[in-house]
Amino acid sequence: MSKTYICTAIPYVNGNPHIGHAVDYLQADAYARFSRAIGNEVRYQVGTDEHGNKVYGKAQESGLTVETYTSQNSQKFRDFIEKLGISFTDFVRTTDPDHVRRCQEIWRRLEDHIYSAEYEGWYCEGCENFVTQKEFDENHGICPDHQKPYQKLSEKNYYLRIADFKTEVRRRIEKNELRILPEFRKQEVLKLLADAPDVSISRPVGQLSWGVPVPDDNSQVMYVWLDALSNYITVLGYPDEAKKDDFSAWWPATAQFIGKDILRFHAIIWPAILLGLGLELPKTIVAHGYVLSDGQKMSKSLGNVVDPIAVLDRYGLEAFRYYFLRHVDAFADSDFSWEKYDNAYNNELANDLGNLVQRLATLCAKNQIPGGTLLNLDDNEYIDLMRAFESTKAFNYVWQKVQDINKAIDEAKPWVLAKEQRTVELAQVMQDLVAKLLSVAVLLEPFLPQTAEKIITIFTASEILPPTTPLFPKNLESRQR
RNA sequence: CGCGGGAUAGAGCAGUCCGGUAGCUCGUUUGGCUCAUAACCAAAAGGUCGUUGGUUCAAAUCCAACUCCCGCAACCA
Repeated sequence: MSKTYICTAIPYVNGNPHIGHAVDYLQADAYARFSRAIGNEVRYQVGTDEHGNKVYGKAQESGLTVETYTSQNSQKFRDFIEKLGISFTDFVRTTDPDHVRRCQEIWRRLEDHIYSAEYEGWYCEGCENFVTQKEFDENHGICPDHQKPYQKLSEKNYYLRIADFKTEVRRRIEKNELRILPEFRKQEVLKLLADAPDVSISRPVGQLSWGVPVPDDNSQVMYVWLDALSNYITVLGYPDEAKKDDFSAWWPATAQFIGKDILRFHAIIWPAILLGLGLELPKTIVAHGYVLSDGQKMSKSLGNVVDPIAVLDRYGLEAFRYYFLRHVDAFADSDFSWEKYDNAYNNELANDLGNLVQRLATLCAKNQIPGGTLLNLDDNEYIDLMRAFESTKAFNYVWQKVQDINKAIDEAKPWVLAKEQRTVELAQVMQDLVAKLLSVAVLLEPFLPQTAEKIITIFTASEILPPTTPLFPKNLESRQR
């Protein structure tokens, strides 16, 4: 049995779970479930990123200790992940003492590629933060929040020498040893890589106190990258000697699922860190697009942010998974609107699939057709699509099969056979239809695990009976948005 | 000239690499069926494939120029 390790980006805990996080988890989950179905042993990491000034500030605002605040927020994400039916195996928190300790050891091992230098930039005393040149220009040199001019300030930072790894990272990406999907993003990364600067990986404690202390320099704290990115390996126990065998059994990751906004960090800084440690690079990085709200990017200022919990509450988990795995493309930006969501639920889930289960089960019950047997996943076209991380296409392929069964029922006209008492023929036809639906249920499992389970239960029973309540009930107009 | 993506039926998209009757889903219209959640099945209507020019027997597809949208540019998922 081969081992599959799947990673998702760890969200920053200064806010609530967002639709975008759900896309990470669902895509990774579909892949994880698929991997298990074809006989692999799977480890699937999720977690939370908890250091940094923003979190620290939020904690103070809410009058909580930073430990309490991060614990509460981390738990929110954990609840969310569980609500989505995600089959993760490991949950990592960057404030976890094991992570912190391992992270410091990683820093030590990278020391040959780390140097200290002065960072000079525009600083606002009110914000206690540097701003980019662009921001400085846009605000004409004055902080809009504090009405104070920015000051030129310099501070000591440690830097990771990206230059040491550029050639090798480029080679790995070009040769698809580190595969970046979708293909057009690979081109983007290669362009960015050409003039990627060294990256700052620390801040003075005065600037940033809530973070992992830099080893052997108590005036500095690690900045987000080294801390957060390391989670993918610290969760496996790296670099503890005691965990060595376990780590090498799982690493490198088969796939890392992230949003397009953080691709540059995962495709440049992260590989550089790994090369610096003498480790393998992940096999594939899958960068999905954004979920738009009515065609526009979700933003607080536009007020069009869609709360995933509200979506989840409307029709339940399976409908949520259905929409975000089939109508949100695996790679491109996709749109969400309540109208589309309602359409997908009513016309596709309820009419195509829900109704199919209902009509076929009723036909079986009326004609005393016994349940069928469940076979293993062996559809090569489907397997190829899933292996290529084309989950949307794979799901479409499954749906085509759902529609084909509806068609097959119409063509076979079992109700005519029953009326004419052609019982042998009828039993033959019905058993064939049941077998087809069961094979679809197997293909459906990575996307809609609960629904697949229900279908399997109904159609493998010794006596097939229609579900007492439809799988996807309609007439829900009384429900609130 | 910062980098990249896109423009195809009312909507959302595939097809473009390897030119050859323009396809899918939803919506609309009509017909069929009655096992089923007023569900299912079939058929039809609907497109100058962003613009202009070029190559070719033939261009959504190749080439050139242009227009318009949208992302990204060291902590916004």
